[in-house]
Amino acid sequence: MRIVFMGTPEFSVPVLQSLIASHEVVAVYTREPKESGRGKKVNKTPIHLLAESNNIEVRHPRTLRDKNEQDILKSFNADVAIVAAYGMLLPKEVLEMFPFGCINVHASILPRWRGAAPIQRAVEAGDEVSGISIMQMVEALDAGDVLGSESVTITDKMTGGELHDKLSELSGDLLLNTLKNFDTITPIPQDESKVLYAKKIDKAECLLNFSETTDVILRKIRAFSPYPSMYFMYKDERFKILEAEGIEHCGESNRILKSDKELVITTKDGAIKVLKIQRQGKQAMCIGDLLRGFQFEIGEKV
RNA sequence: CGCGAGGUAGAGCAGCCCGGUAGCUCGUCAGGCUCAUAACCUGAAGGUCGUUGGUUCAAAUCCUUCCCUCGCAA
Repeated sequence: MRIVFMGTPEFSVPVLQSLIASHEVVAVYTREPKESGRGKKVNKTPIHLLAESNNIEVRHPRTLRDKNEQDILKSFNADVAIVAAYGMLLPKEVLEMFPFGCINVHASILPRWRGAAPIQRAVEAGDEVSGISIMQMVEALDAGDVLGSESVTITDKMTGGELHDKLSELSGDLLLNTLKNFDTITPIPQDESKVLYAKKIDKAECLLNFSETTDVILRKIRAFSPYPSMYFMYKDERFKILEAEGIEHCGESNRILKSDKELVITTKDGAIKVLKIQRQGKQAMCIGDLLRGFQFEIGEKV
């Protein structure tokens, strides 16, 4: 098939790679390069770089509502547009432009977790299952009929980052299969009564609140590890917790309980033992390493 | 030139403000103690203090070049 691909972050890279390997990708749409990273460097998106290295035409319009852009898009004469974490909503004109329409790869089992951060929200909520859904796009956000899906078990220790990578790897094959069997697939409408939205992650929610229960805290740490990471402040320094486990304890919350060979911080209903930590300005490291040269004061409030 | 922190033995850190050729915790190696040990004791090895140039009698410490890492912000 002649395909126009639309995507932006690391997540969609394996999808595009799969498409390049088995189809004719005639153009790639991504978000425009923007100032990001330290300094004020203008960085191209991961998808942009991949497309360039495969000599595929890259376009990064600010909007697809523009008539000229729509004409250009149409001129590629593609059979279908594959969208994976593009980061922009497609107007009706685009959705109806291709013979096979626009097909989206979404990182959840729809209708659960429509929206921006399905992977992290699934881990945060304590879901036991996550997955990839392929759907026919419609005007409403992530509301189209499902063409195919594949689930993944979220294990006890799995972090958001690990689930992200796993789903990302899966999506290529699932998409190729879906495209191959497109004619015989019966689209399944989503059950509107089970819709749940995965709201965008706000930096403010990444500041740890040790007044919450151990369970909630551990889930958030796992969900947001390694990015953006839950953190706490200690003497004006930021410490990201990348990995932790719960332990039994009775007593006041928000306190540093131990800081010799391990770091233990009390919560509402117990305590957590920090296993992997990243001090501001430093690389992530095992807690033992940090404590060899850095001491937290016992009893200090965090 | 977006803001900021940092690069010191295998690891994590201190020392830098108030210049005088390096220290802590741990690891490693050797020996000792012990029924035994991630315990304890003794000893040892291991560092061009990121790189360049400068100031000085003397620089990890002050000034400068470049490289790298990381936090914020996007």
